[in-house]
Amino acid sequence: MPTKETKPEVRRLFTDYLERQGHRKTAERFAILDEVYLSNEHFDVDSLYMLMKSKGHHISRATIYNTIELLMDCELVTRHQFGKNLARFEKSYAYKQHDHLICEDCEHVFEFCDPRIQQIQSMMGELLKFNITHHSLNLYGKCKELETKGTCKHHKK
Amino acid sequence: MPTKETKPEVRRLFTDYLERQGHRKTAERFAILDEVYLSNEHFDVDSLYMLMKSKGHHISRATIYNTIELLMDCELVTRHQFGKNLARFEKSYAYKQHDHLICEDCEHVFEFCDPRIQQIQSMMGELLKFNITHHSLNLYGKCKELETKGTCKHHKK
DNA sequence: GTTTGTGCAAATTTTTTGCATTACA
DNA sequence: TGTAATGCAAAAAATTTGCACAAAC
Repeated sequence: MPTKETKPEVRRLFTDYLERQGHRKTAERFAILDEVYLSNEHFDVDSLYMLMKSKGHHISRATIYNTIELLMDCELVTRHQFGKNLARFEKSYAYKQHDHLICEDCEHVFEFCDPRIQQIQSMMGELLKFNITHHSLNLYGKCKELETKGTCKHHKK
Repeated sequence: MPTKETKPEVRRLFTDYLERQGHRKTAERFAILDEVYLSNEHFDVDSLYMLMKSKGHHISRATIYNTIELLMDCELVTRHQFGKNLARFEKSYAYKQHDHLICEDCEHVFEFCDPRIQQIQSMMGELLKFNITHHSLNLYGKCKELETKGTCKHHKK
């Protein structure tokens, strides 16, 4: 789990990336980086926009989209699609590779890790002559607790 | 590989489903089913709409969305998200479970199958106490041929 | 004859773009 | 000061919805 200590490191990575690419180090970009690294949840652009707005920031959605693009490019943020037509993101620094299990009832997202997925990835790269850069594995289902009791600790309907 | 012989079987499955659910057996629904099972490619709603329009059908996008919903419900069609915010679909009858490898350059989608993914699915279901109904595994990368030669047989730019 | 399903167009939702203004370098 | 980045609002892209009409049952 990344802790608050990682933050100067993350800011440094972003700063270096921006300098390397000849991009400007704007206050907005760092405000967004900070906000993204403050929480451990997956988020979508609109929630982040709303959250930052509620905290008194005056940053447009366009800037958030732009900045997330940069953050993905320097691998500080990862993009996911959990079935809906809404892109979800998460900070990715110091997170070891993991995949997701999505509850189809309460939409809660659990994380897990299995080394076999890396093996499949390398084997398929070999077999199909591909340089595989990344993957996305989502498992979908229902929490057994939810199915039997009709509710679970993550359910909030 | 499903062949043309599967079609009456598929129509039967859809008919039965519609009757079971008390839905009407409209000409539009069967026209869409036929079109979906005519091709082996992944498709999105708009392409299917355009294709059917070009073939002289007079079927609205709303009806296609509606019908695909039904086809997914009776498991004759599967939905995918290959990274973009555009839902892609494919017929799923008589297709054994497979996953996808997406070329980030030409966007060509390859299919593969690895039994380990089923093992991961069951193990994680046990571990996290979930009834996992399905999964989605996408590998992303670049065809080695494309990287070295700058082009490949699937590349069409 | 009911009532569900359809086409159409308008509304929503999510993301992108154009442009005048701001502010980094 | 020159130019990239921002905010805003409009546009685009994908999907959903409301409603009058058509056609299953």
